[in-house]
Amino acid sequence: MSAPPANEASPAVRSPVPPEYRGHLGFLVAKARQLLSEQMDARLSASGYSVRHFAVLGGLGRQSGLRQTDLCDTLGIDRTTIMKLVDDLERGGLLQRNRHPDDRRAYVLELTDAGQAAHARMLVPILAEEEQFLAPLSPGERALLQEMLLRLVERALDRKQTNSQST
Amino acid sequence: MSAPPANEASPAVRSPVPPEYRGHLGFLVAKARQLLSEQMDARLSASGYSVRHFAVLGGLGRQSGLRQTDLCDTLGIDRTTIMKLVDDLERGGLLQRNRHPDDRRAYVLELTDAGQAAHARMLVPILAEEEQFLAPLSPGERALLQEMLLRLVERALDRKQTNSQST
DNA sequence: ACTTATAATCAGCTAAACTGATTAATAACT
DNA sequence: AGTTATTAATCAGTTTAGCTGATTATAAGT
Repeated sequence: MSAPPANEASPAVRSPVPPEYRGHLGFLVAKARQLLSEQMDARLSASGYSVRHFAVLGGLGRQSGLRQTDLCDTLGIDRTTIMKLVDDLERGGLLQRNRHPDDRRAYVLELTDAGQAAHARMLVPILAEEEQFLAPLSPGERALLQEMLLRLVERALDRKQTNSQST
Repeated sequence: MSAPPANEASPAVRSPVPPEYRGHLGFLVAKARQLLSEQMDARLSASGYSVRHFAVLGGLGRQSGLRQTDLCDTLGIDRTTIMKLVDDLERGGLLQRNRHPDDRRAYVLELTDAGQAAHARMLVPILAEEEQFLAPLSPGERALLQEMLLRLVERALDRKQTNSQST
């Protein structure tokens, strides 16, 4: 660990986030995501899958009937990348590609029993990391943070949608 | 000279946030970052630079004296990628690589006048996007969100640091 | 029927992260 | 001192993810 060069005054108290970035929402959000997914990936490494795989499983968790393109939209991952993720999961026996009854171009992705079990198993380290990450916040703050993020994301998605409609 | 990826060809993004993901912090943070940086890149596209370039300029804004490795640490970008970003900015005349007085292996990155001007110019669309993104929140909520994110990020960085010390 | 659009796939390209090696300078050790 | 180990920046090579364009089969619109 190298000590910061010139303007070092206090003993060991270095603030990890330099003042230039503290006020920048883009930096804070990007850094939060980076740290969170990095830690989640580390915790999932034993499973052989990544957070992205987990996200795909999670999307299929409740109701099946999803196509690959649905996942592209909600996860914001490219179609070709989704293909590879689904390939991985299918190869591992965690999901199946079944033909869509009403549209035979598309697949209906469905979790296998092994897939449901794997998802449940992966949920444990994921929630543990969430818990640790959110530790600095009170329960009320956590709820508020989540609600605010949801509000921001939904609003931004709305805006994007209406923008692309005018094109 | 990597122009920001514009992602204009995305057809209807109709679904808001499906219920499976609404409770997942990882999803919300990842989505927020994705939307925000995507929009910022779009707004910066005219400048020929990306948010990453902007972030480098921003890190050098106040006090110079930064080495390339310092930027790697704070931005979480790989050394070789930082090199290319600095190459771009140097080629554009926005910063200079000067030899570090006390350590002649390292460079001291310093903004040129053109670099300062470019940074100020880029700040306008960046702040405009921040403003639009945060529109759904009240001023009080914005301040709280930012403070909470900072708290989370600093705590996560602390944890990462102490973990790597035990190695 | 004819045209257009769409779901999944494939092949090729670019950007970014990562690895390992190199060079020069510095730090650490004995 | 002299030897070794680290480190900053670079370069070269590999891998992964995103993007583009094309293909095939199906669907929808006129």
